[in-house]
Amino acid sequence: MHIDDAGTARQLGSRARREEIVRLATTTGLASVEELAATFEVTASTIRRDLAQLTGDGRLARTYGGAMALVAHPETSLRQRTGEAYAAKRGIARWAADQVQPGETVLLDAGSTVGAVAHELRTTVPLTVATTGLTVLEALADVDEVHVECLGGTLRHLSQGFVGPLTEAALERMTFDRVFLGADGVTADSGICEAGLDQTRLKELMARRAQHVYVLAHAAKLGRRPFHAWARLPEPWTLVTDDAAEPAALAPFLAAGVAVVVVDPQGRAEQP
Amino acid sequence: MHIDDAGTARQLGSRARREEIVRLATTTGLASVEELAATFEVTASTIRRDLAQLTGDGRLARTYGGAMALVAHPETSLRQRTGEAYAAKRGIARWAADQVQPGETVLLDAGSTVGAVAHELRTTVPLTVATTGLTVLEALADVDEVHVECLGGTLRHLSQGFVGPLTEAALERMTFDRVFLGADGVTADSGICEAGLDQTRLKELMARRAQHVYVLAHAAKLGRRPFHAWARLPEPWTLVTDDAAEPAALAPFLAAGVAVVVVDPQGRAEQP
DNA sequence: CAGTGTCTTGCGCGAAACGCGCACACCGTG
DNA sequence: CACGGTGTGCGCGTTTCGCGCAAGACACTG
Repeated sequence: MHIDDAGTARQLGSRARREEIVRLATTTGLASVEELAATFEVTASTIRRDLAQLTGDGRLARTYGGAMALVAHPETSLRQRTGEAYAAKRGIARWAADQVQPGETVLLDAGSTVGAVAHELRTTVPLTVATTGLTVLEALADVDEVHVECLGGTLRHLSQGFVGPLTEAALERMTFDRVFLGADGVTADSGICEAGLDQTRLKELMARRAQHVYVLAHAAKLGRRPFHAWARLPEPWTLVTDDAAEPAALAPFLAAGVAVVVVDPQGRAEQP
Repeated sequence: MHIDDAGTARQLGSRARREEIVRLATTTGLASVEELAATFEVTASTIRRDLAQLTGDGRLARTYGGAMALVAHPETSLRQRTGEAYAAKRGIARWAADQVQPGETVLLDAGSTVGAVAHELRTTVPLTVATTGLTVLEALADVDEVHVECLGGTLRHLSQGFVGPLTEAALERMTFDRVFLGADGVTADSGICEAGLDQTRLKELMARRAQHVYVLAHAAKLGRRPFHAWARLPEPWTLVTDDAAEPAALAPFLAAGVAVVVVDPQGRAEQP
C-alpha cells in the first residue's frame, strides 16, 4: 500500500469519489474494485461500500469483483440499434440536432427518428425541449441541463406518443424556435400521412407553433401513402432524408418549393 | 438432492437450458445461481458454467451470485430491483394494486414505489391510469389494454416526475376513483413532506381529485422531515407501509384517525 | 475548550461464491 | 468394441464479500 504513484491519485470526499466512480464506470462500462482502490488510494473495503451504496441508489450494477454501468452506454439503446434503417435515422438525427443552438426552445414529435434527435441533443446545453413522445422523455430524463416539458395527453401504445385534447391544450400555451416532426409517410402535395385524424390534427398544430418546421423521414417513407389521414404543412418547411433517396422521389418536393436536405449516415448534408 | 418437487422441474439439453436462462434473466432482470440451479435441478457448478459461456457470448452480464440482463427489459428495470428497500416497496405495491378493480380510473404519482404499483397493475385490465410519473409511463407503455393519460408538465430530473402549471391544468379536467401518492417523508400532523412547494401543491391537488387517497411510504419514511414543504391531506386517507415499521412510529397516525395498513413483502396486510 | 454526535475509513474475520481439475456417464462414429 | 467429444457432479484452494469494531476527522454545543 501507500502508493505514491504519479498516476491518477485523487484526494476527494466520499461524495465526489462516488460520482467519479459512476463516471468511470459509465465511460469504461466496467470497473474493478482493485483498480478503483488503487486509483483513489483507499482500501477495497471503502470501494465496496461505495459500490454498495451506488447499487442501492440504482446508479450502478454490482458484478463479481467490480461494478458495471446499468445502461450499456449513454449513446444508444439496443432497441434503436436493431431497428430498421438505423444508420439512416442516426444520420438524419445528427443533422437535425446540429441545427439547434444552445439556449433555444424546440418541440420534438414522437417516433424513433425524432427520439434519436433527442439523444443527440443531450450535449446541446442549455436547452428547452417540449415533446409529445415517450422516447424523447426517456432520452433526456437524466440530463439535468436540459429543461424538459412534457405536453401530456393520451398515450398511443403503438407510437409511444401522446395525443388528444390535453396535448392540444398544452400546445396552445407555447411556441418554439424549431419543431421536428416524424411521419408514417410524406408527399409533396398532401403533406404528412398518419394513421388517424387525431395525430394529423396534432401535427398541424405543432407545425403552426414553430418558426422552423422540419420533417424527418428516411428514404423509404418518401411518397408513401399508407393511410388516409393527412396533415398539411405551412410553408416554408424542410424535408430531411437520407442518401438512399432517389432523385425522382425528391423532385416533387423541390418542385413544390420545399427545402430538401439529404444527409449521409454521419449526418453531413450532401449536394443532391 | 434429486428433488422431485412438483414445481418447475425441467429436463432440458444444455443449449435449451441456456436459452431459458437468458429468457428468465431478461424477463426477471436478475437471476441467482441458486435459484437457477433449483429450477433446472442441476448443481450450481453447471449453472456457473452456463453463465460463464453466456457472458462470454455477450448475452448476459455476470453479477455476484447470479447474472443480469444486459438490456433492461420493459418488465422490470434493474434499477428498481436493486434499489433501496426493494422488498418493502414491492410488497406495498402489491397490496396497493390489489385495491384497484378492473374498469376503474386511478391516478399515480411519480416515484419508485408508485412506479412499482404501475408494474403490478399491468394485469388489472381494463383500466385507466393517469400519472405524473415517467416511471409509470414506462411501466405501462407496452400494455395495450391499459388506457394511459399523461398529465404532462415540467420534468423534474431527480424524481422523474412532472410538476407545474401544465400538470395542474390537466388535473382540473379529471377525477379519479383512487390516487396513490409517494412521499419523501410523511408525518401524522403535517402530512407529506417534499423538497419544494410546487410538488406539495401538486400532491394536495391530486389528493382532492380522488375518492380514495393512499400514501405509500416504506418504514424509513415515517415521521421523517427531510425538507420543509408540506402537503396537507384531506381526511380520510390511508397510509400503506411495510412491517419494518415500529409500533411507536405508527401510533401517531392511528391517533390522528388515519387508516394504517402494514403489509409484508408478499403484499399481504398484517395485523398491527 | 471539552463533550457529543455524525460520518468515514481501515482492518480482521467468517461466510459465500468463484474457478479449476478430475472422474464418470452418455452418445455417435469408425 | 474402442474411441473422442460433450456434459455433469464433486472436492479443493482462492477470491471476494459483508459485517462488526475501533479509530480518526469534523461540526455543533454548552
